[in-house]
Amino acid sequence: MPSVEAKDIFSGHIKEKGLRNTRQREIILDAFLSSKKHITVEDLFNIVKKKHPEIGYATVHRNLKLMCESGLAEEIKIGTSKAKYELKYGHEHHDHLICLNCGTFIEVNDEKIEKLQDKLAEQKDFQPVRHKLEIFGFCNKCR
Amino acid sequence: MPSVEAKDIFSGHIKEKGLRNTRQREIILDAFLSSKKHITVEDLFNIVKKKHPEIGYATVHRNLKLMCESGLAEEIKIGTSKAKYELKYGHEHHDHLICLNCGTFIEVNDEKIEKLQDKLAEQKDFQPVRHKLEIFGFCNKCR
DNA sequence: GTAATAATGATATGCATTATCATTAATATG
DNA sequence: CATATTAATGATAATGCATATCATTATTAC
Ligand SMILES: [Mn+2]
Ligand SMILES: [Mn+2]
Ligand SMILES: [Zn+2]
Ligand SMILES: [Zn+2]
Repeated sequence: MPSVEAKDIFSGHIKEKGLRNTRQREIILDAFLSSKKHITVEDLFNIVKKKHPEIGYATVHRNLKLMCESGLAEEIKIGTSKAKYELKYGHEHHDHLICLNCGTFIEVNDEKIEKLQDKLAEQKDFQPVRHKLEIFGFCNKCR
Repeated sequence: MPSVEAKDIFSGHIKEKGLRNTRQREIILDAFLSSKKHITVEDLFNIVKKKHPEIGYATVHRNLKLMCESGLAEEIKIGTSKAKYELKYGHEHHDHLICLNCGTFIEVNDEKIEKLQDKLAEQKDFQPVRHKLEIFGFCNKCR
């Protein structure tokens, strides 16, 4: 059951920007909120298509972008692979360990590393806004 | 003057793989070694083209890939922008602070962060191979 | 209900990267 | 040196993904 708050984040953003609510938005939003993590546009499109074959790829794409804009979702790009989207709202910031063999994502967060990053930036007279830490290697199954 | 050692890294790799030395390789290699950091295929192609208009884009691309394979160069991909290449041989591992306004790269390295990353991976029963840390924000000029 | 205009869906375009292929050229061998 | 082998080249095509276009449809304000 998709969280009401999460949906409010999105509809709030829609309202603020003077955009409109549509049947498709609702369907795509619900599908995203019910989906597993790290979903691609194509993944979500295929899920939506099952019950709603009339909804187009472009609309799924546009609405995922809009979800990111609203702060509800976040886009993840690893190397050259296609963009993945995950729920941001209600999820703490985290980084990823990525298995070079099976592609598994492990979500991690280390407060010390985060602090040291800020310190490092400060040393370089640099104002940090966001960061991306990806550690590539082999998970326990693929060792 | 390009470093002889750096050139040996490349020619050693060529030899090992049973590949051939060509005029184009030599020209492209020299141009890369003389160039500034964080160069794109197109950048290097344009430099090469000035004196050697007969050399094609694909050849520059292929040879940059080959330089990466040999360990001489490294490919850097930030978001969706085109791949950049930097000299790896003779340069310590480092990460990047990237200005959201002017695109400046600041190279940084923090031994503590590096150690903590390994520790973090170990905690997750993950065998780290390489990592990428990018901190986005504003440099002192763009603050 | 009507007007204004945002959203949609099908498709086209953009753009970086990589693949294809006929031709050229580097290396090995006699 | 002549010749055979095959890697490399250069022009161009194909690929893959993200985004733009545009005619049509649907939402919202009045
Ligand atoms: Mn982090
Ligand atoms: Mn590092
Ligand atoms: Zn794995
Ligand atoms: Zn800057």
